[in-house]
Amino acid sequence: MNSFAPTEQRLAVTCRLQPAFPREPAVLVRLIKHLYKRVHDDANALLKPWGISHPEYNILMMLYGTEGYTLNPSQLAEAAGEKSANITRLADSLCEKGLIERTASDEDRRKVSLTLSRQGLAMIDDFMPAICTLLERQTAGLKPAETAQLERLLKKFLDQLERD
Amino acid sequence: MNSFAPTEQRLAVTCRLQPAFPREPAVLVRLIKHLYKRVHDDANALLKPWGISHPEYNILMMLYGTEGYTLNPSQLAEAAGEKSANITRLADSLCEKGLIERTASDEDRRKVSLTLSRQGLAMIDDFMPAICTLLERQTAGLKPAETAQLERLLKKFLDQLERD
DNA sequence: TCCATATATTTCATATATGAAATACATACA
DNA sequence: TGTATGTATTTCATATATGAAATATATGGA
Repeated sequence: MNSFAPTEQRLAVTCRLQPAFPREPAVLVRLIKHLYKRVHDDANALLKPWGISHPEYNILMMLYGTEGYTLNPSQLAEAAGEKSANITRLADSLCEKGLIERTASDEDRRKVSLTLSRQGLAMIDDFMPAICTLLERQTAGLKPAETAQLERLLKKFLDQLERD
Repeated sequence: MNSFAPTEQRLAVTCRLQPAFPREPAVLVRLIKHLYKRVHDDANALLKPWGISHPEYNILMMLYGTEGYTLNPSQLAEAAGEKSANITRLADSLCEKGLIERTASDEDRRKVSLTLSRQGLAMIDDFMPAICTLLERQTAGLKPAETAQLERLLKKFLDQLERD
């Protein structure tokens, strides 16, 4: 019996009381929320010794996965799934810690470039083993075929959410 | 091409730079985050006319799905996926709006009962059609078999996250 | 009874995130 | 050129969420 069972039970009651209430979508949405909270909390706990949060980690990793380790705030907002006002704040925090650098773009002077610093790179190398272990453990219960299937279905779900 | 493609591309780069970095778990975790943000934002936008947030909605619905429309804060924390300190705040807000009532338990005087009020019930009936429409639309891209499969896999994923 | 320990909830200071307005620059075109 | 419109980012006030400590009650022995 997992932590989701009581939630599921309550959704079943709702379906009885409200015949139009669609069980499957409601269950999926609630599962997504439970999963997100858990993943978020676990990552925050793991990263605490490095003094960064999960959203800050995501920003570092999106820069890391980019040619030249550089992105604009707006690209970062999309890649990391954050609002642009939040990117400003997170970037401020990462700058103060010396993990990224903020420079003005000269092709387009409205734009700003956020670049991983030497220290940021070093920190990624440092926490990478722990991150890899966490990620492996989080999906240890799924067979490779299941993982692939789950990825496919989640993408399809996201596609639908983003339609209009 | 959806909003997730750039993120996925960056994870692929990370896999090249860090051979130990496990692609599949990282992609799943990132997908969960993107999905959650979207679902959360959409629900907040839909509920705005009723003056409640997505977390507040979740609390109302968990009470609605319970015998006697009543739960303790700690049960609510688990059901709604919120921390208990947050339940206090959300319950305060819902009380002020007259949607729930807070009463002391007399079997165990540490406990508090949160009960859906007549007004809370009426509000649920009022927003229910819009919520049903949103939920249907969110999963319109998935076939019934896919939805069922997705539910199964997400539960398995959550089970694993909650192990240890 | 008394005490140690555990559970339920709240408080409070602080951290995190948001929308809307403000700022600055770019682009198109009359 | 001048002006309207669009895009990129930040600012700021406010909303939302958290951890850790505080409060109150319960429970199980010694």
